[in-house]
Amino acid sequence: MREEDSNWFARWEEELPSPEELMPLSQTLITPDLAIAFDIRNPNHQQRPPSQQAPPPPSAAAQPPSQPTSAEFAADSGDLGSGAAGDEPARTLKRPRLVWTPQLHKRFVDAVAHLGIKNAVPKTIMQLMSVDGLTRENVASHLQKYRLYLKRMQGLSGGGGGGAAGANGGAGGGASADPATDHLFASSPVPPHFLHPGRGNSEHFLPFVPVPALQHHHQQQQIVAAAVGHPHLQSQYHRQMGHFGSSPNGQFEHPFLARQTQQPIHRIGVGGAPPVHNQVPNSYVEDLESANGNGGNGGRKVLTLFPTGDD
DNA sequence: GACCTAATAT
DNA sequence: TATATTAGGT
Repeated sequence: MREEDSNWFARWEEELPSPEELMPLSQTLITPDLAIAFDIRNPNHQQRPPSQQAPPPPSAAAQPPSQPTSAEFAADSGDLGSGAAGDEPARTLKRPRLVWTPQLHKRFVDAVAHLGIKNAVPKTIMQLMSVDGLTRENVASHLQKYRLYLKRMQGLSGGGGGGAAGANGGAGGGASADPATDHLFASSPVPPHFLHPGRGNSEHFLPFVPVPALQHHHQQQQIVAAAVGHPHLQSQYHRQMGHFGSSPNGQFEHPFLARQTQQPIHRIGVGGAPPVHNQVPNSYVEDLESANGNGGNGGRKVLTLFPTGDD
């Protein structure tokens, strides 16, 4: 169905969050106070291409919440002070595991859809997603699982009706592939052509959408995806090409409002750092071993940056 | 080196 | 359980 395809193509970007909607995701994870308290430096100071002027340092005092300066990384588990990783905390540090929230996954799906299955390889996807801190491995791992999911979906898609857009919350239906396992994948609609790769004229409706062309606006935004050990080690390239288009229709709402955690962070007691009891933006939630599903869970620390709830 | 799949580890 | 990592191959 060409119509459907072009329809999809015409609408794909509508589903993308507009910059404004993206904002909550790109809010800095560390309040200025926190940053100061822990001597965390703004990644804006990273090395950048020679033609770029380093932006002025943020007035550490008061940052209007409406100005999503740049995304930051949250500090990692508590071994900041102890040389668990050795004196050279550098390269061998382990990042906290990434949590694929529905929002993040949606971005992933959008990227894959945008690229077309053909070009959707980890590296490309990663770049397209332009999520700060996201690694190729992260994407590769997720992609692997996602492919398996798609395969299963195809399998039970069967020849019949072909109504692939189930998208239900799991219980009840019974047509789900593996309801127990992939809630995440079910949270984002699977583009139609994902499921029907072969037949007919399937190849790429996206001849070549030069995404970078959208860079006109100097409005750069980053989304923090992962919590990384030592923020200042973050030498990620400064990725951008954040927003793809404008969408009058916001699917993104305010994912965080519901997640009000009055729990201030309680860790990282680095050398008598002042207890920052500031009103932390509810844009991130820290989940320390909140998964208690099974016994025998070692001290697993996970940073949940995006709401894990539905969207 | 990037990629893929499967298996295994955390 | 969800991710990460590794192995072995293209």
